[in-house]
Amino acid sequence: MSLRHALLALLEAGPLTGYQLAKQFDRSVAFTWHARHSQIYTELRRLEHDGFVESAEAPRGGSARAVKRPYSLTRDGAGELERWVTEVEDAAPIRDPWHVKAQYLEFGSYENARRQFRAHREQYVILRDRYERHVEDLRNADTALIKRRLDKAEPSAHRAIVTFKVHAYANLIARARLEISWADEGLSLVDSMELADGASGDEEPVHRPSVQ
Amino acid sequence: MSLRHALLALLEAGPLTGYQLAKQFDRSVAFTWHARHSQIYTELRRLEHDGFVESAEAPRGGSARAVKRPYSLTRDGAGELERWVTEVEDAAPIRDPWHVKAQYLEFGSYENARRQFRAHREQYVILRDRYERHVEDLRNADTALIKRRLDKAEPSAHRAIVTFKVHAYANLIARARLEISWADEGLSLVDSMELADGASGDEEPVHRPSVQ
DNA sequence: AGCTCCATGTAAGTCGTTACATGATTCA
DNA sequence: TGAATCATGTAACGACTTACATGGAGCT
Repeated sequence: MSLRHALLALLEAGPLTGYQLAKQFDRSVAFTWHARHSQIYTELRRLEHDGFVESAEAPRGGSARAVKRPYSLTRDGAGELERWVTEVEDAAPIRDPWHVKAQYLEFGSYENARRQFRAHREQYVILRDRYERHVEDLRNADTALIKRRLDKAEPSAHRAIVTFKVHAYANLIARARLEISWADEGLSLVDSMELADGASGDEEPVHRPSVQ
Repeated sequence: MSLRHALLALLEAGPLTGYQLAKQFDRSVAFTWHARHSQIYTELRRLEHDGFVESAEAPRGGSARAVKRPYSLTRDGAGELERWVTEVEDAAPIRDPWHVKAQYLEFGSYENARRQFRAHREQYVILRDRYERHVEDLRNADTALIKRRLDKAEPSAHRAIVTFKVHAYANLIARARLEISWADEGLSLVDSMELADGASGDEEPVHRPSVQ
């Protein structure tokens, strides 16, 4: 149920159409919660049905034929947001395809294990850089979203609004760094195992999966 | 699609019934991939339909009425396992309810933020301890599963089998520690913000979510 | 006789993905 | 005139959850 609340949180900064919301989403919440545009549109309709947001039909462009639909938060939606933030969540069920595979790399060659660790490393280098850029923007209050939020909020709340977000991203950055150095350790681990085994560079599985 | 491959990997160590599989699962793969028993049963049927495992009906207990169904890996299943381990996965879509909330803690009171960080901390203390116990068992080859796997594999592969698993869990432990110290940082962050704001101990939201 | 564990599922529903479908506006 | 972007969705399917359903075996 995080999608709904993420959307409510975005709308708390002011009305947005589904499309704008989806784009804002990709630039902020998507770092912690991935969602497709199609899902955002359907969730918005559900939120409207539940009374947490309301929408209007607005003209788009000069001619009157094209239409867009700005959504805004209702009083109930604001209440739901407040309730949600007070609620303590259960630990999220862990579901990590890469770590499942990492447990069973012996079914492939050492060279394959290296490929896997390198790919993992590259993915997290990209994420780390993206997070770092974003946290920089947050610190400088330099995104459309954070500007809208600060504009709307009492100045006394500005520090908290920025600080909580920066702290959340600090965690993501630290996590990305962890994955990178862990992948590096994996790489040297593979090297040392291969050396100890006397094998070298071939593509034979370390332990070929077999029946029975 | 990690569930299927996790099940295949478990069966590579030898035949197991759905129930045994579910229990082994909870004690190993579940640390990286959560699944309910009901889902495991249905996935096993699907794997059988796809030809990756096969099952037999075996009597259970003395009387012949009760039945259990041991599954075993087929040649195709072993091949699929080998293919899977060679395949490089895309980065998993991020979906983390807690970090979504952590970005918006200003909608609650400072005291609430503390509650949230404390709950987060406690969850990861439990996980850390669980991982640490498990990695100890792995290192000592002291779980039913790892014993079966080592029994079956060539001695030359033993080191790799254990090392890859231990390394995977080392990552989970490091991650849990990260979350714990991050929660601690969060707690002192809240204290210092509250102090700077002159507020103290009440349950007023730092920035009450509002409409428009 | 009653409890715990072994054992195997089904059914309904939610959440999310993938692919499709359509068309207007804006700018070069 | 054509490409990029704005804009809003639907349909089918797959993965996962929750709740239900049943009953034997083994032990005290």
